[in-house]
Amino acid sequence: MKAGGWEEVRAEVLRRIRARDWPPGAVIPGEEALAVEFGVARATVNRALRDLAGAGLLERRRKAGTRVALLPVRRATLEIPVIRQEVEARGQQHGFRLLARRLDVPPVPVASRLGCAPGARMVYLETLHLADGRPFVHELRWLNPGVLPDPAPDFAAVSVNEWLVTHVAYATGDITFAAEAADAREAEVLGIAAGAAVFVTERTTFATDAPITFVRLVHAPGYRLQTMV
Amino acid sequence: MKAGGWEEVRAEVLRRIRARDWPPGAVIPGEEALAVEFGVARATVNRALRDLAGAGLLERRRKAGTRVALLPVRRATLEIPVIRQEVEARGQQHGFRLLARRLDVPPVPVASRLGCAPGARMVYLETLHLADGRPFVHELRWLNPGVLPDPAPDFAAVSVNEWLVTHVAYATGDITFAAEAADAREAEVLGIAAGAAVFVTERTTFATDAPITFVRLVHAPGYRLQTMV
DNA sequence: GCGCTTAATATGTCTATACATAATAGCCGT
DNA sequence: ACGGCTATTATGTATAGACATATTAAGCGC
Repeated sequence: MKAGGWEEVRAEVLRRIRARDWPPGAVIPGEEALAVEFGVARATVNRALRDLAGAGLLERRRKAGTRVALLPVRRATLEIPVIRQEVEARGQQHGFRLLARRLDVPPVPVASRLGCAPGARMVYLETLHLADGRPFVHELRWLNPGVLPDPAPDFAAVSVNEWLVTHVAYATGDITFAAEAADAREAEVLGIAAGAAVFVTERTTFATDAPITFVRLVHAPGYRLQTMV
Repeated sequence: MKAGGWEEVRAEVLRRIRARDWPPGAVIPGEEALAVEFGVARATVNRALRDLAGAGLLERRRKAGTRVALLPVRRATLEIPVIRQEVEARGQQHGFRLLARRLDVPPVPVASRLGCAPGARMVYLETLHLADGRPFVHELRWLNPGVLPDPAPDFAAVSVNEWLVTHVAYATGDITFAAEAADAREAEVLGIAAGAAVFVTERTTFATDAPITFVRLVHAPGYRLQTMV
C-alpha cells in the first residue's frame, strides 16, 4: 500500500471491510494512524472515509471514532428530472394539457401533510403530460399561492412542474413511491382500465418557513423508475 | 458576505442561482475569484461548488468552468436496507420462509440481464419474508453459484438477502422500481387477489468481472418507498 | 455511588501552496 | 480553410499545519 489518491485509500478501506479485517461494528483506526500507514495526508484519509460514510458503510462520530456499520445500508441516488426532460430522454416529444386550475380548499390529508391551516385555500392544478401525444403522467397538484408572483405565470404555456424547479427555492421535502390501482378518473384521463396497476409518486416540498406544494404523479402503465449503484 | 464555512458559500451561491443573478446556462466566476470575493480559501469554494454539482444544480468541467444547469435535476438518495431491517424499523418482527432452492437454468431475460452463458445453471432461491407473521415481500432470486463458499450457507437460517450484503463485495448494479399486477403465484404466496397492484423492485448486481445475482422483490400491497430530500 | 465539571481526543473544517489533468483556444504550416 | 500541435486555464487533488467542535472519559466534591 502506497501512493496516494483518496480513491485508492477508499478502495483499500472498502476491501478491509469486505474481507472482515474490520468486522461490522468494529472501530477502525483513527485518521491520523491511517494517514501514516498509507503515507498520505490526514485530509486525504478524511475524504475517503467521509465518502464511505456517505455511502452508508461507515458511521463516524467525533471523539467516538469511525466504525463499520452493523448492517450496511446501501444508498442509491435517484435522479428526479423534470417531466419534459424525462420524456425527451426517451426520444419522444413532450406535450401537456392543463386540465384544471382553480382556487380551492385542499382535502384534509393534503392540508395536514403540507401543514397549512384547515380551510386555507390553495391553487389546484391538474395537468396531463403527453409523450408523442399519448398520455404519460397525470399530475395533480396543490400549490401555495404565496409562491406565485403577481402576474401569475401562464401554466398553459409552461408546465407548473418546470416553472417551479426553475423559479422557486426549496429547503426540504419528501417523496414516496407506491403501486396503486388506478381510480376511475385517473383511468379515464390516462386512457387505461380502472383498477390497472399504476406507479404513483407523491412529493411534498417546503421552503424554510412555508409549505410550497404537494404533487401526485400517476404514471401510465409500463413506467419504470431506474437507478444505477 | 463574509466569514467562512463552505456551507455558507454554498448557501450564497444557491441564492444567486435561485435569484437568477446567475441564470441557467451561465458560466459563473471561477473558484479563485469567488474565494477572493467571499474571503475564503479556494479549497472552501471548491467544496461548496462540488456539493452543488453533486446535487445537480451546477455542471463543472475542467477548463470550461462552472455553469448553472439548464434544467436542475433533483437528486435524492434512496436508502436500500436489508429486508429484516426494514421490517424491524416499522416495529414489526421479521421472519422468512425459504420456499425453494435448486440449481436450474434461468429464463432468457434473466440470463441476458446477468450476461451469463445461455444454458449455464444458477442457484434459484425463493423466499417469503414476513412482518409479524404476515406476508411482506416475495423474493425471487437467481444467484451465481461461484460466489458461494464451499460449505454453502444455510439460507433457511440466514436470509440470502442478508448473507449477501455482509459477505459479498460488489462493484456495480442497477435497480428498477415498477408497479405491476400480481400474477397467480405471487398472489397466492402473498395472500392477495390476483391482479392486485403490487410494488416490484428488481435488482441486478455485478462484481468487477462476474455477475452476482438478480433479484425480484414483490411487495405486499400498501408498501411505500420513501425518501427525504 | 451519584451528579457535575473538566480534560482529552477523534473528527470536521479552513488555509495556503503546489502540482496534476482535462479541455479549450490559439497558432502554424500546408 | 483545414487539420493538427501547443499553450493556457479552470478544476481536481494533495499536503502540512492549525483551530473548532462534539463527545467521551476522567476527576472531584458530596
